Amino acid sequence: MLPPHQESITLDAPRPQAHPLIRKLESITDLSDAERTALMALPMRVQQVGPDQDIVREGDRPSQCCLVLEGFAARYKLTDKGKRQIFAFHTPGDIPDVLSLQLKTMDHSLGTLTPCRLGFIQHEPLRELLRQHPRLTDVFWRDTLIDAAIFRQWMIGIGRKDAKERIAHLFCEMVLRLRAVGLERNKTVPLPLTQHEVGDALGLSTVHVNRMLQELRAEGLVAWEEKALTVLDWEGLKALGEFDPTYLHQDIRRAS
Amino acid sequence: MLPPHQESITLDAPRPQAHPLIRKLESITDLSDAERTALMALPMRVQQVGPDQDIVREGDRPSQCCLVLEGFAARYKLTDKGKRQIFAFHTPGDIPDVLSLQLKTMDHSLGTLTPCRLGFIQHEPLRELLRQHPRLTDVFWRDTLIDAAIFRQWMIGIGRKDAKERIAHLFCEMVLRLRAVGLERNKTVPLPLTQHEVGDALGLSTVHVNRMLQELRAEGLVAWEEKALTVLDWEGLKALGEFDPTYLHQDIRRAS
DNA sequence: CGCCTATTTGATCTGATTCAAACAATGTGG
DNA sequence: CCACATTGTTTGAATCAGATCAAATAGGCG
Repeated sequence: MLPPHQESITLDAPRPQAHPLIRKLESITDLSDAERTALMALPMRVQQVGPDQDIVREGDRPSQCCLVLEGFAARYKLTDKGKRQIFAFHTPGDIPDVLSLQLKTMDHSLGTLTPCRLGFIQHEPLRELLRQHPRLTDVFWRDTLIDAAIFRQWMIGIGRKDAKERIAHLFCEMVLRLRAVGLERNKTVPLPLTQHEVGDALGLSTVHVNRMLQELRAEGLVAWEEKALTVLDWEGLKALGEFDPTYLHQDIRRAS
Repeated sequence: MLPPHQESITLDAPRPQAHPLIRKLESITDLSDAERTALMALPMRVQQVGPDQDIVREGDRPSQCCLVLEGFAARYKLTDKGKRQIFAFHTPGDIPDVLSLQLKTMDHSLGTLTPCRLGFIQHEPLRELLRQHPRLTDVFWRDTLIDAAIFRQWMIGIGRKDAKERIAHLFCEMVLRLRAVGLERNKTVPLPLTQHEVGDALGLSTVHVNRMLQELRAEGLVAWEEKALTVLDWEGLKALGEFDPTYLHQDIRRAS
């Protein structure tokens, strides 16, 4: 038997080229071989993009969708008074702007947070794929529903929880989501966000995020260094954030 | 030419039995005759329900969806500490729990606010309908996307706007949504909510909602009496709430 | 009339913001 | 290799929007 850190090294080895989109979709549903194959065959223009770049802006009428292959992106909107509300953090496997397939005009913007590798997929071939595989429409619809469930959960936080609870809840969510796409190593997930960005997501000022983080650390719940989040006390964090994972609907019995 | 109030009287006459669901869907997309017919043919159990009754609860695994025919309903969730966050107000034509078609377990509850006439539709016939008319799946998906857009807009409010702005924005939204399903008469829409419910939706205390409403009234922006909301200064209300209707995606050129 | 629910008012308290500035880490060009 | 700019984090103090607590008023209705 190898010592623990050895095991983790084998885990560190890159997975057998799992297409991030497939990995993501399989975290919320089952796919047939035919569906997997068809998804892999989608024509996609891959592009490397720097940090803090807008991909689509409010008011745009895109003719393509964007698949996150690597890196973190966010959807957001700016207030007239210049305040920013981040609605969602997006990680590899997500298509943050699927909605452009059904809604002509973007009602918010999408931008990178870190450098990202992005895959751009034209609407037309994607629509054709969904026509050929109606069950995949259900899968994307399902994904949209989960997306909305996450919004609802954030709303509870912003509307009815205090700052520390919100942050704890966000951490729980990000761990589960990143674990689902295979990015967790030893209770640690990549979380390359600034405190400012967390504040913009949770409706808090940077200063207050900072102070609450210090308390979370002092209470031994988490460590967040080097753009990576380590959960030290999962039960404690869950309890503090009142986290119940039902809303992520990851109810798939995975081969693991 | 008839005087203005006479015209409005003709508008007051009940519309030619428009099925609320069809009316709602046509406010966000076009339907073919075949699709309309198929929708009307859906088997539906109609039931009258009193106010403040739960229809489905968090944790339930429904085998049917609920269509609001008359009255107001809301989706909500309770905090461990007993606080309530309302996510959405639902009006005639809405199917607040379509999500149960794709997600087994309810992650929140749905209840009536006023007495309601509800239509219950079993999942199976609905699924069959969508198989027969794949374009209708797109329509429901589109509706889910708009639902999510409304959540995002509420998030901006709760996270980044002050109390008065939030209320103003909510009022603008409700006017447009109720107008879209034909419930507006002379700048007035039914809005049978309590101040408490508005507070639970916007993350505010009842007391504060009350005070801000007084200011909105004093500024001559709205009147809200007898469970009906009258907008006295649309431009002013829009400006205060920073309301931009794009997110409702009612971009249908209507015969009106 | 009396009960219940909703709205309103008043006084007080507090979580979080704002403003301001120091500090740390990283990167850049000379 | 260092001065310097840049971006993110941390600390402190003052302030405020909105919560909370408590109680009065106003409607509806059996």
